Amino acid sequence: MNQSTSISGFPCDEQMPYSQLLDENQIELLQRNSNVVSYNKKDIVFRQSTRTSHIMLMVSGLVKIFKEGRNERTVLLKIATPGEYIGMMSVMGDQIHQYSATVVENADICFIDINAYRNVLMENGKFSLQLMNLISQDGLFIFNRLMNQTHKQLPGRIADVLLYFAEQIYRQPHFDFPLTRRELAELAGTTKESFIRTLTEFKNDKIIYLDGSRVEILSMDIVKTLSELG
Amino acid sequence: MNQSTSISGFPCDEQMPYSQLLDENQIELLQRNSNVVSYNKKDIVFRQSTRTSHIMLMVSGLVKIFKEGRNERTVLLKIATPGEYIGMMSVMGDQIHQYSATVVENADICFIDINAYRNVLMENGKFSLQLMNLISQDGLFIFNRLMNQTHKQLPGRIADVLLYFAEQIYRQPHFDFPLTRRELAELAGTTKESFIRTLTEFKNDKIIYLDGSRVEILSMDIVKTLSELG
DNA sequence: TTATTGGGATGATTTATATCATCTCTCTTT
DNA sequence: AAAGAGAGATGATATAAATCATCCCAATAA
Repeated sequence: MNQSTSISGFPCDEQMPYSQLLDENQIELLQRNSNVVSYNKKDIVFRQSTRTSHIMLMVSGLVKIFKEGRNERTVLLKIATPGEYIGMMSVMGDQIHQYSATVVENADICFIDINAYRNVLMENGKFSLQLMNLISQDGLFIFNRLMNQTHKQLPGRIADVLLYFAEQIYRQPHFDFPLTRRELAELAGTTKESFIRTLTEFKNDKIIYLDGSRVEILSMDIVKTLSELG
Repeated sequence: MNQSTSISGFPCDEQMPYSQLLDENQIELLQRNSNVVSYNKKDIVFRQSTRTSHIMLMVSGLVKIFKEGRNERTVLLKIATPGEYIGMMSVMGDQIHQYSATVVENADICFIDINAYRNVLMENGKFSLQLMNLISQDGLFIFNRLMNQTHKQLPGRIADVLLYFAEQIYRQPHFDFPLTRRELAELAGTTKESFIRTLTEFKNDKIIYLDGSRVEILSMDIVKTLSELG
């Protein structure tokens, strides 16, 4: 499927959250049952409606998680960053991927056999509880993003996207959008045209500096206010 | 807070999912640390932004779970039925309730001390895995509902609400709405007026029979088609 | 080299749905 | 019994944002 992938035996517990709670045997079991796969930009990691058989953990790069709708509509749910599990809710839920994932920036992803991982969860209660916490947090996060998409109007939604990159992804007020305008619009729950228009307004109002994919948030206060007012 | 509550030592493992995976000691531990509280219609079970200290399990009745927005906007996420945990994602997530819950139909709710419950999770891997599955399923469910609210237009959203009651809550094509039109609108992600209008259209088109809160789905096929077409 | 395709950008137009305004009817409340 | 108060219903109007239509520009293909 992904001709550009390469496989190695590279261990991936460095990026695994709470791996310090695992004992030697558990780490070894996971290592024997996992492998890192390298993906190139635009590669598909998994498609919605396919079965899951592995836990996937981001080691490096960026991956976009999105839902494909019937009428060409796609909704971009989140950008996964290193140290994040992707598709965890589906693996733990009904074993069918509820969304798709493709690579935004060349990524290494650790694939862990679901049964090995399950065994570790079964015998390590602390680790298990922490994972539950992670799943819940992730659920609440996506849930909030969707709430915003549904119940804010455009300026608020665009502000949310700016804050998302500035605070969650890059952790600084200036960055380059790693996505096209169309994808950004999907992240904001709107159309390409409306996204561009609103962003241009922000630029004209000197709320942001904007040149191509380069963005600098000039007034974080205003962006936050816009986000809060909806 | 709820003057109408009454407390008893009633056990609640009958309604608890996967309680058959628990051993005697675990059941006893949970029983010693839980109690059933009875609520009347309109009682508040918990408010968004408050801290959680207990696992809550629906024993009987109906409870609505909703998010309160700044500008008076509230979004109704789901109706919880017996056998369901409520607020689980928040308890397992950041310990702060992310939404509010009030009683729709007189309800008994089992409160279980979070630490006792955690202990059971820690020592019972199978139970723990099943709970993870439940949390994930619940996440995916709310997630799908919100997706529908965001990315379908009115007829599809109203059809979703009809299907929700017919399939998930009452499991039959005729039922009485347990909510006001305003609340139903919040469940569909629209306004009271738009909800009423669309529902009236369904009635005129003989898709449903409608009289006050009484509903009968006359053409399940059409309702499903409307839901799917969005 | 010249076409072709896709992203970005803007203006004009349309449309779905929210908002506003009433009106009735049924409960409470006093 | 009178008077609110809230739910349901429906028409008129407003509006945010989608859609449609171009145009430019850069990258890729022929």
